[in-house]
Amino acid sequence: MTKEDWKKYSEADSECAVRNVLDRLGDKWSMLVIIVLGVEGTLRFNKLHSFIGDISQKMLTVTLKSLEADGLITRTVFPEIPPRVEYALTERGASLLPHMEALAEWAATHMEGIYASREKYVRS
Amino acid sequence: MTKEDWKKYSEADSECAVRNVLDRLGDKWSMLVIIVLGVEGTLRFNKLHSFIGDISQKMLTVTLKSLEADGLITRTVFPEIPPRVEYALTERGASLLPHMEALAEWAATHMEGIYASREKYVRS
DNA sequence: CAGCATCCCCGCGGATACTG
DNA sequence: CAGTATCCGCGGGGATGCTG
Repeated sequence: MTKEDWKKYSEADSECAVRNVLDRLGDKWSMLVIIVLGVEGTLRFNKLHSFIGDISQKMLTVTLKSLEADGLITRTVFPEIPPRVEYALTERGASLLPHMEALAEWAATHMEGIYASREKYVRS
Repeated sequence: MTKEDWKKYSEADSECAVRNVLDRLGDKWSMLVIIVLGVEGTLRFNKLHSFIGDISQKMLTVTLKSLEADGLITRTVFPEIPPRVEYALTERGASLLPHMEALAEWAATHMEGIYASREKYVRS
């Protein structure tokens, strides 16, 4: 990233790549769903729900719809009774995984120091 | 990331690295501030404000305080009149830059496809 | 110049109940 | 099983005004 590109990252239009990715993945659950699907592979709704645990049914539905709309996951309905719906990463979704892992590793590496900083900050 | 590590990424405790990083950087402005400081180098308050443009003064202050508390940026006050305050990335903050750039590049690469997917999705 | 204080709105997301 | 529909509280964040 060069200085000449800064407009791409700080202007408030739809061309700002960072804002776009943040608006899409910065919500409470999107990245987590992508990671779980990436690690576990194809999962059906309730399985996904139990893996994440503390997400509400509503938000899981909303998140999945949004990711599907963006072409990051696929939703496959099997016309059976009881119904079965399977979710899986698309190639585009899978291409995000390395970045998610990198961020997670960064967080794991620096979490301790960040906590220490914050405590010192609070006390001062 | 192995399957054995999934708990790190989907459990709702403070050990979840992904949730931690998202809670800290997933807000509306943190990543943008880090990127601008990374690209432009040390900046004072109003300069930062004008670079980002559409951030409110309040949110810039709040964001800077949070990043400072986490040890991602430094805040240097020069005891002059009128006052001068300079912000710069710490080493820890700078270590985030490559990941931010990677995400931005991912977004730039896939934005067009994502928009196309979403339009098709809306129409169906 | 670099903020802090206050007011206030709106939309994210949880809880609950219902359906094909 | 895999959702929809509805209600509602909370807090993120904008606008405005004031200060050392």
